[in-house]
Amino acid sequence: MSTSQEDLRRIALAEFASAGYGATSLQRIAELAGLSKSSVLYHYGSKEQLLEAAIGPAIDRMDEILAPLERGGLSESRTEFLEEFVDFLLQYRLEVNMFINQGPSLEDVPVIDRANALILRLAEFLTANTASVEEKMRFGIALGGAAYMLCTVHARGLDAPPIDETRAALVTIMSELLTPVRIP
Amino acid sequence: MSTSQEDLRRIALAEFASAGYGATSLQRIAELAGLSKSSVLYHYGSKEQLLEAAIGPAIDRMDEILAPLERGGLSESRTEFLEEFVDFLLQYRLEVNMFINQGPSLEDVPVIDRANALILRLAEFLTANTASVEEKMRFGIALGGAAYMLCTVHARGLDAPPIDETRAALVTIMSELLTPVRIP
DNA sequence: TTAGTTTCTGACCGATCGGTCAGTTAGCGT
DNA sequence: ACGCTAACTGACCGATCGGTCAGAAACTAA
Repeated sequence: MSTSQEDLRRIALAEFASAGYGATSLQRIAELAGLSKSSVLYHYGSKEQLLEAAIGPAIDRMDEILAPLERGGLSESRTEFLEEFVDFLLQYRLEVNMFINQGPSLEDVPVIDRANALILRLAEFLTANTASVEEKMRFGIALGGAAYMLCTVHARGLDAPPIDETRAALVTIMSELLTPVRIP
Repeated sequence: MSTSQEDLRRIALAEFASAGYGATSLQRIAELAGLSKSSVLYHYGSKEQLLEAAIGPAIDRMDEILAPLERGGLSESRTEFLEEFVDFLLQYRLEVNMFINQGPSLEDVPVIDRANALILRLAEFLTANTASVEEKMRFGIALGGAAYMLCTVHARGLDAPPIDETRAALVTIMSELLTPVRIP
């Protein structure tokens, strides 16, 4: 269990997240790790397998956060969820951004399919679990992130609701957000 | 004023926004336009100049939306701003996403500097103009988008507040969002 | 020391990248 | 018909991409 494996994973994750998968070369990862490109491939076999090793744990983590909430709705632990959500975005430095900005060559990579499916689940979940105006307000910040992701999903051309419907939904939500709270 | 120039701009914008700048080849743009790679370069000179032509108008548009609000604060036209904001995100298909996911080769391109500066301005403006809890709620969705962008800016390693401060600010905002409104 | 295994590397491969250039095609005024 | 110009193309360039492979270097066990 040399440190090289773990260092490589960490370095690759940071680079993929910041510059994107297609824009990050194995040569650059190797230089940052103080190794040769051949050594990187020796440890992980291919660039795709390195990607799998780099972002797989992040997807697992988001699954852990999201799965129990989808089963039980949001009746409990709203605070914990949102804190965990933001922590996830910051801790993993939003490498979801990388999942989207993928090159044409990444269309059949399983881990990318998992990531895209997760983003859709997350956006739909956040949108579906804001019934009342008060809920919408409380989840405004999460909704904003979800809206951002939805837009990105649309830009990527993934399977998602028509853009007109998304726009209408966002405008409706925003209209309610802009209406001052009326306490009966 | 042949249609080729405008078609190329539109196609390039869509491809850059969906697949990212580094992952989009001139060959692919040429194929989508029904031209040869040489013709694309004949019209725009280089890939960078094509990028400039593709996203320049989008940056100008966001400047038009943001500039008057920065001068006059948010005392008026909150509704219009948020509607325009969402419209912008959807209309231009969030190609800001592309500004971030740039390769190392794009660090000195002026239009990219403009785009990055715009994202920072937008995030700071949205964060600064939510003083009260009610304001925070109303702008929750916009804040969410801003938070997402801030995270991405951090991931890109651009000049931004330390990530710990950003995290603390987000948690504070969320704590207030999660506190039910008390009407005195 | 010696043998065996793991780790690492440089040289090389085919493919593709952005970009250049000579030359062909097409459109238009005369 | 002609010539001029703008639009377009295929061939080619050096560089870099992900990936392969034979072999050197380093470490361990005896």
